[in-house]
Amino acid sequence: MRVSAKADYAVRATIELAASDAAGPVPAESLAQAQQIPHRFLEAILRDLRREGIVASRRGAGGGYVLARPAREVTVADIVRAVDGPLVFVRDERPSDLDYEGAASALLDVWVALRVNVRAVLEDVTVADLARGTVPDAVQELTDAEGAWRNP
Amino acid sequence: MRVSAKADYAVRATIELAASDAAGPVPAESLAQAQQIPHRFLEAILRDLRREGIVASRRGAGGGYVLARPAREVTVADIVRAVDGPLVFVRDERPSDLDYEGAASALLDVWVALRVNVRAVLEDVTVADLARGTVPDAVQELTDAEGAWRNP
DNA sequence: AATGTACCCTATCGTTTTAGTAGGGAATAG
DNA sequence: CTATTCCCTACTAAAACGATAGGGTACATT
Repeated sequence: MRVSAKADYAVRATIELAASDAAGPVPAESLAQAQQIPHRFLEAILRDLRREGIVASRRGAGGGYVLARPAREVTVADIVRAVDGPLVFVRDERPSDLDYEGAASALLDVWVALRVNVRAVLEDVTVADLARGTVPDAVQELTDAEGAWRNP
Repeated sequence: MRVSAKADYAVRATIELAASDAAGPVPAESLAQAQQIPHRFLEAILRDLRREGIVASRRGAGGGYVLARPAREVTVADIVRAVDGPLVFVRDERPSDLDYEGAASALLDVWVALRVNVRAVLEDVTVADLARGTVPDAVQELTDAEGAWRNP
């Protein structure tokens, strides 16, 4: 259950975009420096985000990237899906495409429930929240839970 | 956010073990056939489970594997951790080891909340539940939610 | 003691994914 | 016309993934 560097970078760059107070587009290079992301790698990521309609770009001098929709309408889930595909998959299949035999049949419910709970977090948090430095109350409550920050 | 084949196989084999009505140990070969898992690969997985104290083994004729603790004390999270390490990690680090700068600082809360919600499912379901063909009520409620089985 | 069963350990292997890098082309502002 | 900035394709090194192979070790039965 790993979150890839690509997904992490993509979210950070998008937050940076949303938080930017520049009137016009922000160049990839600025985003890269602000978030310590390799510049060329970030450009590849931004291209994915553009294909998915999350950012828009403008070329040439004074060009760069802007959000393609209001920050409050872009969720972390949207970004992760844009760069990494489905949020949760088991052996390269979506949970609901799986098919278990014999004693393991109830396992399907576990993976589906897992996906529900993953969505509950990632689809609830928007880039507007993060740019403001907050998360929705429901998510905040999760991080306040006993042991949330404990490691193993 | 992928669940590896290894983790999936490990859980299925453990369920099969718990559901087995054999008095003694069950050979890896039987588990492999029951769940359609490549035999040699499964042996490697069972070795991981043994190292983590989830199963115990006996060699020789009449040998095989048994659960090392009662099925109700083995969670899916235990099994996934035994074969794949930490449940959730971001760029090879545990969420609570991350450190974000600037505008992205609230992102840390997102990954921590994600982990809380992943744990809520995987630490709640035991092998005893699954062998019986059920999941705990709290997990069942998640799978009953609107859209839980819908794909994208 | 011999035999067959079954786990145990190390190594290897082909493919895919991950995390980047490189080169050069195309648009745009000034 | 020139500097800037995005755009597209290709490439690569290293790791992870999903296994497989060979040979060793323990145990029960005969």
